[in-house]
Amino acid sequence: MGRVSDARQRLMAAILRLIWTGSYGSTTIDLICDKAGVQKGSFYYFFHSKADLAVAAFDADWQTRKPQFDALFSATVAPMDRIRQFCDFAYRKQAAIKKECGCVLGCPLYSLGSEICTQEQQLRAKIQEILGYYRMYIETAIRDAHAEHSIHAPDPAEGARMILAYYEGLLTQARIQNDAEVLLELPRGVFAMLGLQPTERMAA
Amino acid sequence: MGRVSDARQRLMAAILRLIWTGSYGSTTIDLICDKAGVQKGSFYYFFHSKADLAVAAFDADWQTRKPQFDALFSATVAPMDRIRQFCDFAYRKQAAIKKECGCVLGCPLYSLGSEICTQEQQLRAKIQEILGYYRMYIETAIRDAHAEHSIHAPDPAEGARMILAYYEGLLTQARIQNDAEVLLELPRGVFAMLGLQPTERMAA
DNA sequence: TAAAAACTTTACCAAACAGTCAACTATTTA
DNA sequence: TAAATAGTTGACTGTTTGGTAAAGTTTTTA
Repeated sequence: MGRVSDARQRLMAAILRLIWTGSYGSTTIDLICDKAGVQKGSFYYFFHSKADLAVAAFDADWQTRKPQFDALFSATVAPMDRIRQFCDFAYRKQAAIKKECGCVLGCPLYSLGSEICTQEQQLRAKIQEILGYYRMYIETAIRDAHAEHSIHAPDPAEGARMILAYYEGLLTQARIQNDAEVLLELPRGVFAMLGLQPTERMAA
Repeated sequence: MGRVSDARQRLMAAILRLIWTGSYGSTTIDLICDKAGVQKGSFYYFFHSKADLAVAAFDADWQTRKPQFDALFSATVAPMDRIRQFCDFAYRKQAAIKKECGCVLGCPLYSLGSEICTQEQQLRAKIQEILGYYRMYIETAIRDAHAEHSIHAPDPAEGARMILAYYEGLLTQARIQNDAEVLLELPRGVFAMLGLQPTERMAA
């Protein structure tokens, strides 16, 4: 009952874009409202702070991206192919963004996490939560790859942490350099971390 | 001639600390002046903007840290030991900071670079310059290690890029998680990237 | 010792900012 | 159709912010 509105969604979409293309600090509430086409009064009707909106936005955004991850890391796909797809997906996504808006934007979770982690505890917790999901997909893929003897990885959890750190590090590098091509070496680095020699990488 | 002052240095030290412990966006000129014990008028006597100060500060900071890097990566040290020392140094430094101020702060170059790269071009260029130096040390160490057959690394430049991305990614992870222990796996990850099997790593 | 150079101080301005509020409007449902 | 519900509006407040300017202070050197 009562009036309905998608202002809440528009605000979440706006803050995500602004944080991704710029930073949390440069994203003011006035700017968010402007991009969302929402008055400030309405902003405070839905959220009580920028941090509050950001938490909601990242949560909702993950919900929409989760199916994509589930598909990429589907158990129906050979384990090492899941990882290959994941690397490939990262490259294609960043290259597409660069075409669209002229900038490689990297991973907002890492940029934002690094920016606010000493200041916004709730937001930091949400980011860690989502990064934790990322890690789980990788960990499962490694465990399956080990089980089918594609690789030797007795500690899938450690392997997943390593790969995630490298993946995010390289995305950040791509953002700082504004160059998506950096990501082309992602599969090589990942396979090296999994102890595969270059010649074995095709077969795995 | 005329009066002398170390206000310039105090301003540079202040902005470095504030960016490191917080973020660029949360570091206002008033706050910098406050921490440096300098009036705003003096700030604008020395610098014409926050970005200008940040560029000068990171440049000066690198000059003071360079000797440390030169020593860590000294040609008198066995190539693989240079890399080991570098990993060890990173862990000890972050652990010390955590003890000192309660927070793992990671690498300010990466945090800041990721935060401002779409907005402050001069600062971004300075950060890229310094990250380029980091890469050179690693690249040289890999080349030397390859030459003495400690490892097989026909493309030292690529190896260095990979290791730097992983290193920075893991530092960022440590910052976001506020946990220096994460960095203990740095040597294992680095050696895996260099194609060393666990058993070979001691000898190398 | 006078004057020039190097730096400091304080008060100030205008813009941007976060946050509030009461009145208003659209939609639902009883 | 009336009343309750859900959302909107825009003007308003006080504070923080970046930036300026003019007068003052300390040091050097000619």
